[in-house]
Amino acid sequence: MSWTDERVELLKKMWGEGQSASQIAKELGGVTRNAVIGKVHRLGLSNRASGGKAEAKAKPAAKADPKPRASRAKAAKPAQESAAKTEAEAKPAPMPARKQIIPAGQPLPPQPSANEISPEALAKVSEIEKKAKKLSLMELTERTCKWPVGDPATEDFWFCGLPVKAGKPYCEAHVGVAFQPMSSRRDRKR
DNA sequence: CCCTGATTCGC
DNA sequence: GCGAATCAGG
Repeated sequence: MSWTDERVELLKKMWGEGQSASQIAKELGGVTRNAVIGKVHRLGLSNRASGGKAEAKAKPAAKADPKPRASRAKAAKPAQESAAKTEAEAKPAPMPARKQIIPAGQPLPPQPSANEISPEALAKVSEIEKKAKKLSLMELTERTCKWPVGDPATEDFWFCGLPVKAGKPYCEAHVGVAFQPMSSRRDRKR
């Protein structure tokens, strides 16, 4: 596939919407996310904030790091200096000693309710909660959504358990309601 | 492990 | 110009 005008536009559009490269690639079809990213860069819109002010961040990108990529392919990492890992994690640990974080209350931070969250986000949540793995506490892993559902005081309680979204503790949908960008408060024009 | 974008460089 | 391979990170 080649980058036709339309494809490029869809790319721009989606990228502008904050879609991930892989999503865009999937949408376009016939290309990988690498292709998309490469194109994005060539188009010069790698920075999603091109419209607004010139961010005061020049992005030091150039690390002056002479990538010894002799022949790229088998460049082979110089040497894993992993052995030099003698730090031993110097953890200052300013925390004296914590016994229990939550006394007796419910360890449920969010719980959608009075909070006004994007209707769409909520819809998304109820949508995925139907597909939730309904994991128990013990079944949670590093990459399972830890969003609690139901009342912990009853049997009807479980964790989402869907694949988390890169780094976050929750899946895509739950991340959506958990971390609201910031716009709940809308200054109404009086 | 999953995913993200960023970069390089042979093509 | 293109994008796979790779890097770097969450």
